[in-house]
Amino acid sequence: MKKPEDYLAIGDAAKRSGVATSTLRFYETRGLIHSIRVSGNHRRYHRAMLRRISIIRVAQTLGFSLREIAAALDTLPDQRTPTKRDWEKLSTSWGKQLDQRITDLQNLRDKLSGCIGCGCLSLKRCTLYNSDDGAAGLGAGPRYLLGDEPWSGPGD
Amino acid sequence: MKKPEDYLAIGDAAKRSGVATSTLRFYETRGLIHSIRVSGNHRRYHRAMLRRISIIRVAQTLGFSLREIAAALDTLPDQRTPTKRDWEKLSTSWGKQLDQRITDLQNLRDKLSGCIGCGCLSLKRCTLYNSDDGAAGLGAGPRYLLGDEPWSGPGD
DNA sequence: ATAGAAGTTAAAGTTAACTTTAAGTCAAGC
DNA sequence: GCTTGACTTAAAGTTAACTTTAACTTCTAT
Repeated sequence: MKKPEDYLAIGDAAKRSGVATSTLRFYETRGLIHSIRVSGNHRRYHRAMLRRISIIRVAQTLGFSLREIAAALDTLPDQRTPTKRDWEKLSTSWGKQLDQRITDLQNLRDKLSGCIGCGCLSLKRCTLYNSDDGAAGLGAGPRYLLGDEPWSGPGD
Repeated sequence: MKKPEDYLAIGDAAKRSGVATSTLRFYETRGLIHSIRVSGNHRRYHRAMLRRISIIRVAQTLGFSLREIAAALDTLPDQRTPTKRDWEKLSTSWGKQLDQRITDLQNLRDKLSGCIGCGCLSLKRCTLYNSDDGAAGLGAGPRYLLGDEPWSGPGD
């Protein structure tokens, strides 16, 4: 069942998946993908990994972190090529999360609209200030650092 | 016009704005805010800075990077409290960018929907694979590193 | 006058997602 | 037999947005 032709060297896997070899090694340290070793300690990736790699990349485009992706992939079989059903479950779940992010952004957008004309940046009760929705974290950079200190309001 | 009461020590500015003193110093190195120095080399922030700091925080919630925020703030007066008109211009521009991000996300969502049932992760021409829309960069982490290598397709 | 709170700077640490570099191993072709 | 190309690991570098630490200095109140 598992013929040698089913396995790719890291360089070939890189070419076929479109990601750098260093990235593949990195993904492996993060448990996102797996390999077997052959003589000389060289890695060999099963062809099924190619699809796994593709899924990872798609998920990143959708805005998920590697940590989240790893968690999602843990629900998939490692060595078996994910079935249509597997992918359906994953993508449905991701779709819901995407919807949530869109909703969050729209809420923020509404709040901003309400604030555009009013000059309310001077007000203590500006909805934008006191909004604690999950929308923070959508931008770039490490959001986990933000909000460490409780936000006591602008006081102006 | 500029009375001493108009100036705050860094600790007071931190308390009133809700951000840590270290953050204020950091923002200053990035040119986001400014201060004057009094005896003993201590910083003093003009009260107008409080509003500037608030704007920075709001913009971050909206998902903008400090670099983008700095650029936007450069269109504002430094020492003068931003007027309602100033804020209107800023927030309008930010609103448009928010709209764009929402649109991008929705496009992505549509593509995902189209792919949920079809099992197309196995296809070379899956729209999700070959989507090069600006939606990448909405997630966490440094997206500038992604896409360095041209994406030659999954090949599976 | 002196303790303690608050300030100052420079440098290093943190997280994510990788890349780059250094130094060495292996296999294949000529 | 030897060069070349592909591989391996471990460690350090990169960016963003801060925080933490170290080593001092200064202000404030008693």
